[in-house]
Amino acid sequence: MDKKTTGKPETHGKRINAKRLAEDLDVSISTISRAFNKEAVIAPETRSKILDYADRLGYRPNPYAQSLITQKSRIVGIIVSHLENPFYPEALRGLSEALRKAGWHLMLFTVPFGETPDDILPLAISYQPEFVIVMAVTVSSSAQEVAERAGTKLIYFNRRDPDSSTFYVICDNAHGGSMIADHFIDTGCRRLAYIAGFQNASTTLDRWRGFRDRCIARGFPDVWREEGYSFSYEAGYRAAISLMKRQPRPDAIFCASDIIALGCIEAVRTEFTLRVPEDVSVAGLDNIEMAAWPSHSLTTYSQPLDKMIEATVKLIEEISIGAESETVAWQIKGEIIVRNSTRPPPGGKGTGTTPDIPA
Amino acid sequence: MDKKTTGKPETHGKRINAKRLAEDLDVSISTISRAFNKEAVIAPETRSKILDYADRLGYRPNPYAQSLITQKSRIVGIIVSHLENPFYPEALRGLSEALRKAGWHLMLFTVPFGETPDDILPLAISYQPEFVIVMAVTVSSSAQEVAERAGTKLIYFNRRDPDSSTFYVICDNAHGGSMIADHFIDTGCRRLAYIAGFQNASTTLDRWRGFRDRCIARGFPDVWREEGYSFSYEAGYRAAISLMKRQPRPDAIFCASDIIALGCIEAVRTEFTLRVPEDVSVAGLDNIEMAAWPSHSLTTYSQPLDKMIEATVKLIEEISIGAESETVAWQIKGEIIVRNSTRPPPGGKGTGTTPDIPA
DNA sequence: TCGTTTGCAGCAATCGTTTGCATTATTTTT
DNA sequence: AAAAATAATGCAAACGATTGCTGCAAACGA
Repeated sequence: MDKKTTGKPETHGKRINAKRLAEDLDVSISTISRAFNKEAVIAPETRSKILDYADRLGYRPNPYAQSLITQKSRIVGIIVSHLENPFYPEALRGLSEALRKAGWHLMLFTVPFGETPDDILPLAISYQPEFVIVMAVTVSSSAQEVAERAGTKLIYFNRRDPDSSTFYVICDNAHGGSMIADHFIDTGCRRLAYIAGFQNASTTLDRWRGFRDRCIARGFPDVWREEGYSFSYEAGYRAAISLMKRQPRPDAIFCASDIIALGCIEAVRTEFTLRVPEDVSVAGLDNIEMAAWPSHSLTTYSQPLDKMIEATVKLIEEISIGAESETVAWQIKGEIIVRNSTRPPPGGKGTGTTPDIPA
Repeated sequence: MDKKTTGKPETHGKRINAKRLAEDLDVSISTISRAFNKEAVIAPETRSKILDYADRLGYRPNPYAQSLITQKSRIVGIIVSHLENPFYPEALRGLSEALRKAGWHLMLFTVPFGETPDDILPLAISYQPEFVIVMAVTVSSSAQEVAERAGTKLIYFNRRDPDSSTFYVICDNAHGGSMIADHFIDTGCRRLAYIAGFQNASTTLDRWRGFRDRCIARGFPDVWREEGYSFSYEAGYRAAISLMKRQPRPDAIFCASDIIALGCIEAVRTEFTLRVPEDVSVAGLDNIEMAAWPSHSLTTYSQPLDKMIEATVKLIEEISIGAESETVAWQIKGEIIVRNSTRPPPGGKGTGTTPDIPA
């Protein structure tokens, strides 16, 4: 690169703003503004003249001034509590990209250990985002009220709150539970168990409900339930230990999330030197990337992340333009992904679906 | 909760702003402003009167107006390219919390597959954050210039750029490489190999340099290097396969990151039915949480994440208050964490450090 | 030719703060 | 008691945009 011999317009020392452009181009500030606004009426040649010059100067309209006058920030806050569960980074990445494409900026708030999303909400609201997505399992019902007072819309991602009318986007967790139940029973498992996550999380409840109801419906009313108290590897590890100590032992365990399932499998193998799936079938729910790794090859029910993200962005866009969206809640079905952590069907041969070995 | 019978001050329908408070309390807008500014001179009783009332009304100074007038946003942008590598969620979480404690807001930008951080930078800059942290391995040297033009300071996290004077915070990767080399050699490994990540990432290079130089220094000049082309499980899996096909086989593999190492171990076990560490020692670098899982029990060199984060925040704070920090770069040593993916020392017994089995 | 429509651009008010300076009230000094 | 110093508050000019309304040409129709 040459040493700055490009015939750049003089900087005057002044900061570049609309006024500066206006003076240089001999138009009014309004016209500058209109050049950047797609909808505004302005002569095409004036617009391009302005945009070209703006480009040369590296000018962009000041977002703070814009937010101030329009009362819109194009900012979405997101509160995430458990980034250590790989599902959340995956969701976060997807949301981030989708929102960016739709012209939104994403402000991130993580929930420190020992605090709740409710503690963080006031902070998240303080920057006056138009929306706050709560991607966390436990939120109190009063959150909605807090947000409302600040003029911020709340959206729950991967959780629902029966007590409030907050928008939410989730996968059909009960359906997931029932699909896993079917799979267990179809493959000959008879002593069925469930490892729960956070006790009062809607995901824990719905997955349990779907699983248990289906088991009962198919004639296996004695479903064990072991508390994990959190959605984590350690939770799965611990819960599996106490579950496997029972007599008789369960021969199929449905875990409230993939990461729990991985901990569960590990405990079964290390602590009891039993085999998965020969001695125990283990299934999760999420379909995180790791589930496909050969070492885990976890049977699971996939969260339809892409669709959930799409729905979230759609929701935001609709509310944003004032269309009081009739759909305030999205519940989307996923699908069962059969891998090698559950026994093959009686007559069938080996793997059910793709083994997902890296190419 | 009662049905809104709390004696709230009337809303007037008007939006609540400093003017509203000023009128209600019969003071000037300036005084309102000063009540919220720690440094400002104001009578203590006036301040508390204002703050109390503001609390009742739920008033908070408008951040956009503040940013507009002060020319400071208290926003830090962060560009992350590989959230699928668990190291980054961990780092992201830490940075998020530390920055929040220091009073900064974090704006997140993920880099979509197929794009580079450079493509995202203009967008990240468009919201005029005071700083942008680039937590990505590959950035062009021109990024610095782009940011500077917008008045934004760039900080590299976990990468350095020899060609530019950008601030950076990294761990002592070369030291990490050399520690692993020592460990391999001390435990009797002789046929040493390295699996690289992104080819031109500083992390790939520095880790390789430290490892190879140490091997050479200790009398093992023939160190193999296999390209992984990325920091991922799949990369490790693939690279391990071609590495293990060589004759003679390596008996120790240092992987440029933990996630590569996990893929590597898996390939060694599944594709060659060899044992780790009996047949091959495998070590990584990062010390992600998963490395401690019993199923992996990965020997690794820890990135001193807490210290790196602390340094980053310190850097930001210093630059922010105008103190032209003399330390423009931080390189922090980590430590080797010996687990069970590498052979035990000749005379020693079993595990070196804690096995990290979940409690 | 003249009145009317149409297309563009400018004026000026507005968003909600911060902050240097002026002003007033209070206390201290002489 | 008057003068001087100090403390607390108010005034008003920014910051950098958006947008309803007005004004002015040029184009149009009769």
